[in-house]
Amino acid sequence: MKECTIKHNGNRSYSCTVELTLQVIGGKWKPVILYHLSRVDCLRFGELKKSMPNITQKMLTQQLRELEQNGLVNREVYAQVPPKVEYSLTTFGLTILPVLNSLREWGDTFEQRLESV
Amino acid sequence: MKECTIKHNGNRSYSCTVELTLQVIGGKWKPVILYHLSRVDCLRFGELKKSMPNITQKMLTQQLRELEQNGLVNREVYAQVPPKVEYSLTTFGLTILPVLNSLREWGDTFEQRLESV
DNA sequence: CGGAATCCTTCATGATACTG
DNA sequence: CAGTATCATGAAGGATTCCG
Repeated sequence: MKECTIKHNGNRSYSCTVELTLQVIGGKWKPVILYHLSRVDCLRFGELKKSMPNITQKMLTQQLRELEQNGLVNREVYAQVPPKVEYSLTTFGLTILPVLNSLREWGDTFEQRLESV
Repeated sequence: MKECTIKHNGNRSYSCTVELTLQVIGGKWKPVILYHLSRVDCLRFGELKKSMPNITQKMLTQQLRELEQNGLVNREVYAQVPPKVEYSLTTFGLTILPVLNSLREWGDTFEQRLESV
């Protein structure tokens, strides 16, 4: 048993790097966004929105901005009218996929336990 | 690109099992609780609380109850005065540890990126 | 089309006091 | 010692409107 020290990094604070990871990929939408981006080269904003019918425009924009700031997602703006913006995973963003798989596999097992009751 | 369907399981809803996992181990305290429980055979409530100086009694109780309901944590009450309650990981609870390690390792890498700026 | 801005609701978390 | 109960607060998420 040891005391927890709390690290501060910019405006972020966490007591272990597990929490740090959860801050980057956690929340209601980020895992799904990353999942969709992982299945294709890139997606336009509208395409991403269509594949997540329940997300609001505000949340999608906000979550994409955070993923971009953390270096997982690339945002490419085409200078044209009407606007066209494409999102894709960065090289670093690809490294989160095994982690998501790990989460998904455990979730599958847990789901089976739920349904076997 | 495919539409998301939303699954409902009891009072829980999720569009993929990644979210399901995050519902079980996410939040501000659960990863840390699981970490501490993984380092020893079992811990009394007070010991756990001492190792997490910033958690309130209410949150610790609440999070432990949820982990217990989801089958990750075992709660053993000794019929004595003053009360003694010991918490430990269940066999199923042990299966979450590789997932937490995966999260921690990625978090370590991400932390290095943060600090190399 | 892909946003930004504003306001509002809900939920997670916290502070405090009390108890068998 | 290991809780419960109650009230308060802040952050996350959502609805709506407007814009280049």
